[in-house]
Parts: sequence; C-alpha cells; structure tokens
Amino acid sequence: MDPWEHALSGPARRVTIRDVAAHAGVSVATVSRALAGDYPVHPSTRRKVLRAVRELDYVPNAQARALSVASPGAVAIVIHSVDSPYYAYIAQGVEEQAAAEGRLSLICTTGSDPEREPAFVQTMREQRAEAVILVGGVVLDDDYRERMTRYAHGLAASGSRLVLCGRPPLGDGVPAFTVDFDNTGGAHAITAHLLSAGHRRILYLGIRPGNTTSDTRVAGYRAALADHGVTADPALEMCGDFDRRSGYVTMKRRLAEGPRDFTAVFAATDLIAAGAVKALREHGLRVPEDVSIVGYDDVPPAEDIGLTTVHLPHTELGRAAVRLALSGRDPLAEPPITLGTHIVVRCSVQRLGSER
Amino acid sequence: MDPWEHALSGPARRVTIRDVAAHAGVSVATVSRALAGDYPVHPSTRRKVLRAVRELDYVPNAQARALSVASPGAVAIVIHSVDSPYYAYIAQGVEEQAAAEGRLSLICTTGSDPEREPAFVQTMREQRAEAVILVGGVVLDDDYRERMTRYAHGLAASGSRLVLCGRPPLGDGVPAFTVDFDNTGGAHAITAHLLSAGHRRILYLGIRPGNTTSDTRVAGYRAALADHGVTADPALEMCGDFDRRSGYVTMKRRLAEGPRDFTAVFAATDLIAAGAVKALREHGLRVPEDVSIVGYDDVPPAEDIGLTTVHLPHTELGRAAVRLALSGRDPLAEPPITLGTHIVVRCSVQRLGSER
DNA sequence: ACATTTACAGTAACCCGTTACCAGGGAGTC
DNA sequence: GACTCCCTGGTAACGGGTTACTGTAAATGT
Repeated sequence: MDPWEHALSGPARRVTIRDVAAHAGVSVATVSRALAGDYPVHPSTRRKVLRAVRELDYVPNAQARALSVASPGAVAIVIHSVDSPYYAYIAQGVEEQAAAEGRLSLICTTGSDPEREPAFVQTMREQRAEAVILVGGVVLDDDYRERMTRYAHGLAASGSRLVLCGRPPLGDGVPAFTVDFDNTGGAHAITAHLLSAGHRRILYLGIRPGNTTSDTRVAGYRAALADHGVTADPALEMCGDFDRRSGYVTMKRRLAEGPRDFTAVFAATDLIAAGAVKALREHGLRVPEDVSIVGYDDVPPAEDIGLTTVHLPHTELGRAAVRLALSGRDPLAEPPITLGTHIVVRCSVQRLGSER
Repeated sequence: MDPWEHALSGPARRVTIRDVAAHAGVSVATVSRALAGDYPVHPSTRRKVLRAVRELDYVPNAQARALSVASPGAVAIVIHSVDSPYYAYIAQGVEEQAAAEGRLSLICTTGSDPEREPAFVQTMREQRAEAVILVGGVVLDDDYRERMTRYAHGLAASGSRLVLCGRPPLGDGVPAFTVDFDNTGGAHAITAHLLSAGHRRILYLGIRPGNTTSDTRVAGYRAALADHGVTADPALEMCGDFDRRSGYVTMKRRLAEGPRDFTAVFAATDLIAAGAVKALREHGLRVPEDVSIVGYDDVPPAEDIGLTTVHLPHTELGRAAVRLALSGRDPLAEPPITLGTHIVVRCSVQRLGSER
C-alpha cells in the first residue's frame, strides 16, 4: 500500500482543520487547542487529534492564522541585486538576524528599474511585513525625500518599520531607522594611509555626482588631503560607476590621455580597483611598484589581488537593521546608527621614495 | 495641518475595508468591486470610494485576500548562504524569474545547521508557497532520500512544487523537478584542456567523499584522464572543502610534504583555486610558468586572478528552476534538466614544453 | 449527601476580504 | 401607463483558523 496515497489521489482540496476534527471525532476548537497546547485538552483526546493530523498530513494555513492572531510578519530587504557582493553580504546579515528572531526573509531586487521600488513597498504593506529594509546609496533630491517620507508614513500606518541602510537619515519627523557605514571616516583613513606613504598625487576613481555613498567617500578623501596640507586637484577626480568595467575603462582612458601624473589611486570600490589594476597591468605598470592603489568595501576580489582597502561590516549592517526594526523602539526617537570601518592593509601600496 | 495625521494619531488598528465603506458611505462589497474593477460600479461611486481609500490610506490585506481567492504563492529558495557567490548567482536568477512571474521570493539560509531545512520546508507548507527550491550538492545516503521523498510528497499535498538544484534527481515516483549542471562534462572538458597542453600529473584539489557535486566533478576528471590513456594516481587526489581556506592549507601542506610531483592543478572550485594560488605564490612558484591551475564555477575571484575555469550558468539555473516550478507541468513526468557548461580560457594554464 | 470548583469539550463570533445571490430604480418598449 | 430589462448596490455566506463564552460531568470540600 502506498503511504502517499492520500497525497496523490482525490481532488486538490487541501486538508483543513475541519477535516482533522471530523476524522478525530472532535470539534475544530479542540483540534486547534490540541495543536496550540495552551489550553487543557485531555491526553487521550490530544492523542486522537495528533493521530488524525498525522494520518491526514494536516498543515495549518499560516495566512488564515495570521487573520485571527497577530503573528510575526516577514522581514523584507530591497537591494539592487543579489549577485553584487556588497549587497549579498548585507542580505546575509539580514537573513541571519531575521531567522534568529523567527522571521522569514523576503528579498526583492530592483535591478536597474527604479519603478519596482514603490510597487514593492506597496506589496510589503499588503503582506503586512514587519520590516522593510532599503539598501544602497541614493541621490538625495526632493523627489527622493518626498518618496521616502511617503513610504515611511505609509509603512508606519500599516504597522511596518522602515530601515534605511547605506544611505543617510531622512531627518526628524519621519518614522524610519537608519544604519550606515562611516564612509567619510573610512575614506579619510585610507587616504591618510596613502599620504603617510608619501603619495601626494592620488587619482580618485568613481565619482557619481549626488550619490550619497560616492559623496561621503569623496568627502573623506578631500578632508584627508586638506588635513595633510595637500591641495585637491579636480583633474585627479574622475567620474564613473561602481563596477569593474567602469574602473577598467576609466583607467584605460586616463592612461591614454597623457603622461601619468599620479602615483597612487583611490578607487571608490574594490570592483573599480580590480578593473583599474587590470588596465594598469595592460599598460605595463606594476602594482604597487609603479602605482599604488587602494579600494573600498573589502569584498572578494580584494583579497585575491592583495588590495589594501577599507573593511565594511556588511553583515553586521544587515543584522543591526533587523535588530533595530524588531526592537520595538520608536523610529522617531531613535538616533541613526553609524558603523565604524577599518583599513585592511595588504600589498597594493608602496612607500614612496623607497625606490629612490 | 499634518497630512500624516491619521497615521500618527489614534490606536494602532489598521484600516479595513469596512472603514473605507463607512467613510465613503457605501457597502464593503462596493469598495471591493471598485478596487477590483471587474464589476460595474457607477463612476461617481467609484470616485467616492477611491477618495476614501486615499484619505484613509487603505491598503488591502494580502493574507485575507489569499483566503478567499487563489492568489499566487511565493517562491522559496533554500541555500547555504547568500554571501557565497555560487549561491548568490543562483538566488539572483530565482529572484529575477520569480519577480517576472509576479511572485515574491522568500530566502532561507541554512548555514551549517542542517536542522533548519525541515523546519523551513514545514514553514513553506504553512505559508502555501508555490515553489520550494533546494540548492546545493548533498550526500546521497538513505536518510537523505527518505527525507527528500517526504518533503516532495508533503509539498505536493500542500500544492507546492519542489525543485532540486545542483543535485541529482530522486528518481521516478517522487514529485520533484530537477535542474543541475553538467559537472562531469565540464570537468572532463577542462581536464582535457590541461591534458592537451601536455600536462600528465594533475593534482586534484577538493574531494568531498560522497558529495554529489564533488563526485561528479571528480568523475569527469578521471574519465578525461582515462580517455587520454593517463592512469589516475590516487596520490594526486586530495580531500578538502570547497572554500578558499581549504585550497590554501591543502596546497600548503602538499608543498611542504615533499618534492612537487605535479605540473598542473585542478581545483574543484574557483575559491579553492584562489587559495591554492596564494599558497603557490608564497612557495615561490609562479602561475602559470611553474604550475598551471584551473578552477570550476567561474565566480568573481576567477576573473581577477586570470583563472581558466568552467563557466556555470548559475543565473539560468535559478531561472529554469522557477520556470519549471510555475509551468504547471507534472513533476512526475518531467525529465531532469541538465544545463551545459563551457570552458573560459584565461591565463592560468601554460603549455608544457614551451619552456623547454 | 449536597454545594462548589475544576477540567475539558463544544458553539459561535470574529479576523478581512471576495463574490454569489438578491433587490430597487430608471430606461426603454408597446 | 404598465412591463420588461439592465445597471448598480446591498446582504450574507465563505475561506481557515482562533478564542470568548457556555455547558456538562467529574472531582473536591464539608
């Protein structure tokens, strides 16, 4: 006899608590109570119920339960893509902490389509998600602020919490938590690292005007230069995306344009650095003997190419976001959290003058 | 006047369709119909309803709706971790395809705790997920088969589909789809690549006895050797995990043990290769001049260290899994899908004899 | 032996939408 | 002017659970 018979035969109708009750010869209330275990049920009755549950392979419907009882909602994370390590690490932290607190994790990637964000926030309100975590730098224009304010109040009205990660706080009066990296501090530290190695002409790769992640890193770079009495040269600041291809083509172009007028490179991300290193090598330049380079993020390619970079506690960011969202604290009263960063020294920086 | 007043004041009770009905002065049925739009509602009535919806910021409850109408369920993916690129790419494919088909993606990482898998499958049955996608190689023992068979029938009984990714099919009679890479073919091809470059002593790094991913790759390696008339030497096959650390320590140990008796290395994964390359370099050996090396997976570090490797269509695997699960086909009748692989030649393999 | 808890099971209301069914009223027709 | 018919809106049942309330019988107290 096929032990899965019940699963394969008959109509597709799922087993409900009423079926279990009928099969066990008790009322639905008794089945519910026997399974919940919070109400006195006679041992023999409980056994009957559990046997019926087993025989029918009954699985309670979480959606139905959620209607009557306030059950914990899911944690939703909105990122650009899963296959970018920056986001993957953060998502990992979110998932771990959500699971630790008994929540399911919903994931949504917006890719290059910004249209998907509002649709997803709306869906999360409908799904009664407990937390919605928006990750990644943005351009802080009025449209953005208005949109976020709308999200924040809307989610709050639906009982959800909004957490902004890797982007600045919205300010008082907007019910949203904020967790961000100290990008300016990290950029300052690693620029200082280059400066103290004797470098004065440091090419900055990967400026995305208006983007908060970019702006804060550039700010740290400039501040460090100023602190060391070095005048910032706009000609050393190059625009570009945060990916490998951008690092490669930008560096390629720079080297083709004229004589090399820098001794070191500050890549806004490790991916940019990886692309830049490839371009430098193709141009016959050695790292770090001819050109020093540093990155930012400390994601996979960094270790393999021996890149000195700024380590970000990605996973901790994700965990902190979830902890905060589920803490029950008042988002209006909570100050933004800033996570510290630290330099990881590998072998992509050469002390200037040691060759002389 | 604060436009968010309603969101901040009053009790936490959410706005229901009844509130909207009362506010608009119509019945709940009318509200539902005005929003659904599939039933004739007088334009003026619809306007009243929509205004009430706007003023109260009403958001329908997806859980409640799911109770009355058969709405699409979520797609759930179970992976080891998000921050491993192998899984991240697959998850990316799953999320993309799920979103394209209007489904939400639930993600669960099991980490190192196998206990979480059954709990998650149970939760997915309760959540009425439409598809559950289990990813990653496994050890095919009786316990595993029994567990999967139970999952498959249980999920089928709950109306969910089970998809196994990156692991072999369970056989006839078990309602589960299977999508896997052609690991044996890929391993055969890349081993043949080394052999045709003149290598005969190829060190295999990263054997995990019993693990299906490992076994299939080793099988391809051995078959290629046999096809070229090279006798496999067990002393060249080394056990180890699939991560960078394992590649590093295993290679380190091998080099310390005695004279180098191999000219090339086949690393079971790119991460192993990255670790091995580091160990080789520390030992003063150049890649590829002194030792050739190939990897498997074609994940991020590969490009940066110029690793010749086997490209896997990770994202396509994820997409295929979702497509299959939502196709409405009968899992009992569907043959397993095998996705082809191809070699990516970079610069980590040296033709033997070119130095002579 | 009688009163009073206590233990346990059942009935029914409720959660929040959707929709089958029903009914009122205005337009169109003879 | 009486009579369909269509347009539109309301009433109520339903989906699958949970739980307040009710009721009964057994257990305990004196």
